[in-house]
Parts: sequence; structure tokens; C-alpha cells
Amino acid sequence: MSSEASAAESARRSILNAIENGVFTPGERLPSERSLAAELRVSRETLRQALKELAREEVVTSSPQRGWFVAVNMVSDPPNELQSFTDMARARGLEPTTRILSRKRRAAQFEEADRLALAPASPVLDIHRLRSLDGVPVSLDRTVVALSRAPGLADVDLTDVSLYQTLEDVCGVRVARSNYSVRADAAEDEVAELLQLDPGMPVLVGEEVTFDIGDRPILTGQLTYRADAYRFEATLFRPGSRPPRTRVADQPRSLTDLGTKHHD
Amino acid sequence: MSSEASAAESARRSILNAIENGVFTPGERLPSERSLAAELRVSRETLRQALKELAREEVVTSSPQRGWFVAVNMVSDPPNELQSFTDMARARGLEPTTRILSRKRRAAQFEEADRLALAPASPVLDIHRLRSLDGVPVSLDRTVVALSRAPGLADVDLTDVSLYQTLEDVCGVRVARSNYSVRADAAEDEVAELLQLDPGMPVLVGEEVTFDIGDRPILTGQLTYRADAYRFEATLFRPGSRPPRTRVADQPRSLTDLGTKHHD
DNA sequence: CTTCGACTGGCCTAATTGGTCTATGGTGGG
DNA sequence: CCCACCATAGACCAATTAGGCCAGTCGAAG
Repeated sequence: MSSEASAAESARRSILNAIENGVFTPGERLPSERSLAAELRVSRETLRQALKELAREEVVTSSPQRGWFVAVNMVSDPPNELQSFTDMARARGLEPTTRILSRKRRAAQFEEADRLALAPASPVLDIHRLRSLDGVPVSLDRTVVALSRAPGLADVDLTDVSLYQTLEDVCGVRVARSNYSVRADAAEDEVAELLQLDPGMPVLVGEEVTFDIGDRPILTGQLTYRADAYRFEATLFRPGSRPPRTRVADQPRSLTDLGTKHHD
Repeated sequence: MSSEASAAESARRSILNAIENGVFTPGERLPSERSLAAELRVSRETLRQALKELAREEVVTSSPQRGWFVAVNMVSDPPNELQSFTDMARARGLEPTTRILSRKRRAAQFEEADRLALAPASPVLDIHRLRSLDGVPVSLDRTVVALSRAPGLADVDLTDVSLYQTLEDVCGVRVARSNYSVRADAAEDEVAELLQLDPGMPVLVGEEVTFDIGDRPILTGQLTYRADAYRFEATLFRPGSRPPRTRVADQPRSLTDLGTKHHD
């Protein structure tokens, strides 16, 4: 018995987490109660209870027949932002293009099923993509999506669209966070050719497992970048010194609160 | 018939068997206690004992009023924790050793002073270290510490000790966070020799700027890892990627505002 | 402008669930 | 014989679920 928390409480935590991590931004309307309940795998009444509690905490407000809204006085400033390739490219003024090298539906391999917490041999969608910026090949992506958690994805054309956006719009799955691990490697022959490198040249290999707001793993991927085209950035925290991410109202409001400072 | 085993124990075995044979898949909800008890021909209380035991073994978890679920064995460990080389090595049961290649006090170069928010030519401590695990060279560290913010550091022997720990114990500086950027590169001749690699082989290069709890930059460093000896891990969060159509104006109006909605 | 239909939150009920407790009975060892 | 131990059967509770119905909102079609 590891849960130890009521369904309503854990739903509340999930929503709060999503807000604090920027999945839902201040002022934004939340998904409808019915779809949110489905995403969090909780009944609608329980979800409403969580929302009512969050409303009492002034984290969200409800507008009858319109929806639930994230309060404007929430600050969401995630330390490490997860940005899709498409978004990243556009933000830099570059034109992202994607060539789909292969795309097939198959059974999950053991390790994939393990990482995605799936039953062995569950159906997954295996996508190979070559991504370019302004026509220059930059990264080779291999993505494995759990089809049981992304219904309808198998029927969508994924050329030049954001996978995250598609997951949200088509499958009703909201990406919340991603566990990333990065290492250096030497380019294999096949990879080198696709990235227009000489074999043996260094590449940056990222491996990810991506979770939805209910903390279910949705996809796992392996991204191979040209070393000269990508850097990975993150902020690490010393245990116990994480910055608080809370409401504006919780920040010091009086000057006397700020008075304790050590100068040197 | 029931040979040697208590009712609870045999019920436990039955359930465990079913899970291992894939009758119940990870994350799936088990049948209700009442129907499971009937199926296994034991009383509900006995069934609960079996389930509690399985919960203790983390095979199964309970969610009150919702059901029992097959545990999903996720290793969702790696948040963005800043761990020193020494700590990391010890946690893995490896013996960390450090060879100091050079260590000198000098004036900060322009770029270093910039990164550390120091006055130009402020005194810094420049340390080159070769770090090994169980005798195998793993990483080449070049660290530049602002001496004005780490008083007393110049007089300490840094062989085989944690720099972070020394900063705290000797200088009273508590490390809080670190901005990291990671890229792949090919090993230069000199680096390759120290890391016992062939020139041109891939290495992982990390660049950091580390801050104390007062958000003052303390040190900046460049860490060069053997590709096969190190992975970088982090958790990324998804920011809101909402199209601009939802904004503050779409928020629920206060009651006094409601009357004006048709007048614009 | 009106109409209409899809969708929303608000509210309600009935049924089911795990959590807890008590009474009962059988079994085997002093 | 009694007693300790175990399993059973049942009852009750609060949390949760699944479902339906309503009135209000919104946007597109007319």
C-alpha cells in the first residue's frame, strides 16, 4: 500500500504540479472536467472535489458553464523547460523540417515495455525521423509511443508537426515532464550518413522518457544530434535548496521581510 | 488438499502467479476484494491479508475506495540533483581519486570575470584535476573559483576531497544550484592522453556556473568526460505552449463586469 | 439579428469499493 | 476440558465511481 493518499488529494497534487510546471499557464482555461477526469483516471466527482479544494486555495477559479481557470497570481517558472524541436526552431527563427524515415506499428520490446510501464508486447508506434534546420540535417529521432495511451495517433500524418501538440489535440494526452539523459558517442556509419558526418565523429545522444500530467509514461525516444548543432542546458539544484515555486501572494510583501541581509 | 500452506499464503501465491503470467498487467486494477475472494474461495479478510503482504512486497498497491493495482515499477528517480563527483562515486560504491595537475592563483580572464560577475582581473584559483574511478581516468576538470567569495580556499589541499564540501566547511559557502550546458566533442590530443583515449574519440564536455544560496556565482568549470564513463541526467518540464488566443481578457469576469459583455 | 446544437460546470442518485469491526465456528495443543 | 489461533461471514462506513439531467455558454449557420 504505497499510495496512502486519497484519490481526490492525488488529483489535486497532479493539477497543482501541472500548473507549477507550466503545463497550464496563469489565466488559461483548464480542460473540461470530463476530459481532465479521464486524463487523471479519476471520476468526475472526485476531480471536482480536487478543483474545489484548489479553488479554496485560490489556485484556480471556476466560471459556471465556461470552465476552470488558473489564477493569474500564479508564477510558473520551471527551471528546465521542455521544448519541442518545432518550437525551439521557430523561437530561433529557423525553419524546421522533418523527414519521416520509417513509421510502423509493432509490439514493444522488453526494455521499451519496461520503461513505459506497459504489458510486454503492447502495441507501440515506432517513428524514425530526420530533423533539419534550414535544410541542414541536425538530429535523428527515434520515438516509441505507447499506442494504448495515445489513442488515434496511429492515423495521423506527423510530417512537420509537433508530436507533443498532436498528442494533446488528437489523443487528449498532455505532456508534463520528461526524464532526459545525455551522453556522447561516436556516429555509426548509418547515422553518420544521414547527418552528413564522417563515421566516428562525435554525436550527442539523448534518451528520454516522457510523462503526462497523470505521471504515466507516454513515449520513450532516442535523439542523436550532430555535436556542432546542439547543446543541452539545464539547471541543477543542490538537495534541499530548491527554490520555492508558489503563488505571488506567498512572496515577501513588506519591506521589513527583506531586511535580513548579510552584506560583505 | 490445502497442503502445508495457510489460506492467506496460498491466496497470495495465486495472485502473484496471475500477475507474473500477465493475467493482470502493470498498472491494471485487480478485481474487487469481494469478487477476488469468491474466485479464490477464501474469505475477504484472508484475501486482504494476502493483498497486504503483496503490498509490503511492492507487487501491488491499494487506493482506498478505488481498488488494488498492480504496481508499476518505475524508477522515476532522476530529478535535477546536483551531485559532486565524490558523492556520485561513493553512491555507486566506487573509489574516487583526484590528481591535481595544476593549481595556481591568477587574475581572472575577461570571460571568466564576466561569468562570475567579478571585477576584471579579480583573483581566482585555477585548478586542473584528473578524476578517476577505481583508478580509471574518467574526467578532466578545469575549475575556476572566485577567491573573493571563497576565502581560505587557497590554503587547502584539494586532493581526494569534495570541492563542494570544502567550500562549505572551510569557506562557509553553500552551493545551491548550477547552470549546466553539455555538448559532445572530439578529444584533443592532450585531453585524449590524460583520459587514455585515442585523439578524436568522442567526449562529453560540460560547462557549469555554480551559485551559492545567495545566488552569487562562485565558480565556473569545464568538465571533460570519457563518453563511455558518464551520462548526464535531468528532468525537463513542459512550459505552456498555448496559442495567444487565451489571455487575461478571457478570464471570468467579476460579477459586476458581467453586464458589459455585449457592449463592445 | 435569431436559431440551433455542441459543450460546459453544477448537481444529484445509485451502486460499488476498500477499510474496519464484531460475532461465529472450527481445529489442534496444553 | 479450556484456550489460542485461524478463517469465515457479515455488517457498517466513507470514499469513489458511473451515470443522468439541467441550465448556461459559445460559436457557427442561417
